[in-house]
Amino acid sequence: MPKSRSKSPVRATVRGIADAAGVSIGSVSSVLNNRHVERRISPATVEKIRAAAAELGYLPNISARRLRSGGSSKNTVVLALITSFEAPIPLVKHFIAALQRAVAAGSDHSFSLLIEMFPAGHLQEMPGLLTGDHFNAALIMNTTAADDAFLTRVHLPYPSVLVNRAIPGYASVVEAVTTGARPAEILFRSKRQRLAVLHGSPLTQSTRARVDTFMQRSTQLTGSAPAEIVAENLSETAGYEALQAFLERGGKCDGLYAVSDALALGAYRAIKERGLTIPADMAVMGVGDYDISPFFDPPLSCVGVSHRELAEQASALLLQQLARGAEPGRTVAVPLVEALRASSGHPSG
Amino acid sequence: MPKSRSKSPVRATVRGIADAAGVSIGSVSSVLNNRHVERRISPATVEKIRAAAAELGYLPNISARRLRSGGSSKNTVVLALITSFEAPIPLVKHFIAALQRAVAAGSDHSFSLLIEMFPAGHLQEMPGLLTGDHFNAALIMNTTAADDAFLTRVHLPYPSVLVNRAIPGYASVVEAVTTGARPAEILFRSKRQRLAVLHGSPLTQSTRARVDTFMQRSTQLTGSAPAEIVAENLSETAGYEALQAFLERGGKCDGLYAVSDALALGAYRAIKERGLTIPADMAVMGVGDYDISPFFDPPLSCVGVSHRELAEQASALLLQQLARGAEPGRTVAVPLVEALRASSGHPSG
DNA sequence: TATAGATGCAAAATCGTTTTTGCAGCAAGC
DNA sequence: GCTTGCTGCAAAAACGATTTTGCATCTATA
Repeated sequence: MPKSRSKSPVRATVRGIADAAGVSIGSVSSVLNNRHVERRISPATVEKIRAAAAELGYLPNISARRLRSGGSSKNTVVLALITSFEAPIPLVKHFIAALQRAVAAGSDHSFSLLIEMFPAGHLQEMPGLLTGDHFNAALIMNTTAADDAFLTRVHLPYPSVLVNRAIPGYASVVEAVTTGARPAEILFRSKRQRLAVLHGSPLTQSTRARVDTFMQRSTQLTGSAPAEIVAENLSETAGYEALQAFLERGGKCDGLYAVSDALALGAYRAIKERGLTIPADMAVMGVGDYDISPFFDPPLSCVGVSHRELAEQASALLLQQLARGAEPGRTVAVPLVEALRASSGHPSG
Repeated sequence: MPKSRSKSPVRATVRGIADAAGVSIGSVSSVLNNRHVERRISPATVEKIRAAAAELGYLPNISARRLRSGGSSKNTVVLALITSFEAPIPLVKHFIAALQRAVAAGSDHSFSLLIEMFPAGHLQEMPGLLTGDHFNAALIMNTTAADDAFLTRVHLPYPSVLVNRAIPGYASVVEAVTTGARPAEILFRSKRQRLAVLHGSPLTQSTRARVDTFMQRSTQLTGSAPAEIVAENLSETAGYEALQAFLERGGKCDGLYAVSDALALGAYRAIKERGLTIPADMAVMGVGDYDISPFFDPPLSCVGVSHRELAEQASALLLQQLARGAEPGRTVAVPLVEALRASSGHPSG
């Protein structure tokens, strides 16, 4: 008689199946892994076990499996990429790729990459975040102000790196804080006087910095504050609608700074539909180094960090922390790159 | 005296630390989790343990942790998104989002999402793929022909769904196989006679189907085979260079079908630089439902599956398999959607 | 009719961790 | 001098799975 423990609700574990079928857990495991031939389990028993497993809807516990038959993957380090659902798409992809590259290059451990997404503002409800039960280290991005406030209060019991957020006690990788100043200078140098900034809502720490520094520097240079055009979110459509509304209500502007490329693309359409020409009537500056910027018509001038660089640095920082143990909250600033193209009146390239 | 087992290389586990510090594993665990106050560990012992842990470079084994202190996350089902590094960006993001949505809607389990990337053609080297050690179910996408051949030979011991690949024995979600026929018809109906198709290299199962059906239908309609323009990969730049080369060597074409939106965007630039007008001189058709297509100048006409729909269906199919146990390789075809815009001479919308 | 081998399965060991329990040793109070 | 209570830690139990070991029972051979 196999030893059984009668728990009232039979759970879908090997023990549950074993109890249901009246056999031992060893036999169940053998059958479930199709080892029943070499383990000499009789056809009748195989059938009983299969029936019980199907009946209970058995799903193996991956943690238990890895723990036991880990082999080389026993030392597996779990890296998490934590981001809100609202994340800009290309960034996430860069980070996945960068982590995988860094990991492939490194070390004696094997790594696996976990994606955890949370609704913006609800980071604190993420299971395992505070206990460290789910991963060995985390890259955290696209947090809202509420999430940042939460992170300020707590201490994460594992290495972590924030992307584009500076919070005391955390290591982070950020774009230069004056990202907005350069576009102001570039637009001013190409003789624009009535500047405007187009951004989404709500503002994150880093887009707020872009907007603020753009406003400051613009005011310094032109003597008057730029118009602030607020889109509903970060999509092309939102950018289109916001700029269309601005132009329709008589807004004037000959130099536009859009804080994301999707917003810029939407703005292009509104500008052209209005019969205006880029850059003659309105120069446009964007952010970042998206693949598609050079293919805008006309090609979009950008100032921003290289996403690839940002991702590389963040991954490297994370793996360093993992290797050397906790390094005190180090902040790495990723330098800006400029690509001046036709949209700001420069020779296209 | 704490019980110790002398293994020659002291591994970085609680036992290793315990041996190194001359204490029991329970004490080590308490200190590592900052429970030493309530567990009444003396400061001297705490220090010894911390030193040993730092010395050994301890990293907790996540599987063991989850197994032990699983609580609500004990029943966690691990879903894997398996894709080659070369995957189109937006698709990956759609799948992540769709899985998360499906999971949030569902059931008594909690899920976690694992991303596994493999170099194109090397799927078979992925650890855990054949043993089922790493996940409970998998969504597999962006495989090459070599990967498909491998999948044909093996049987995966867990539910899985292929995206845009039909392989006997597997459940899959695919776009309609005649995706290429519609663009041919649309171009022909807008009076184009010299058609061409622009695609990347190497061809996957689904892009091959697009190209083939486009060629067939075009030949039927126009009486001659379309030109085949091959780009080096799927990037904007590759599309630009390929089309530029085609035009420079005197290639003629008044109706172009580009099998990805990035290729189409690159093609736009080559066409415009050549002094040609879209759609007057050359009509252009793209694939899919990328957010940016309506914002091309002129807006790009597309025929393809909705990525969101594709992702939804695949996630749903996967979770169904998980719930109901193995359903025989069911293939779901996702219907085509058409967005006819100015690039094919239709009124923009 | 002993005996050797095959058959079918239960029991135990193990993976790395956390938590609970138990138990010495010591100080304080009567 | 004897209980009482605290301190500090070791030992054991548990999480869910896989693999190894061992032991009855049957079958075939001499």
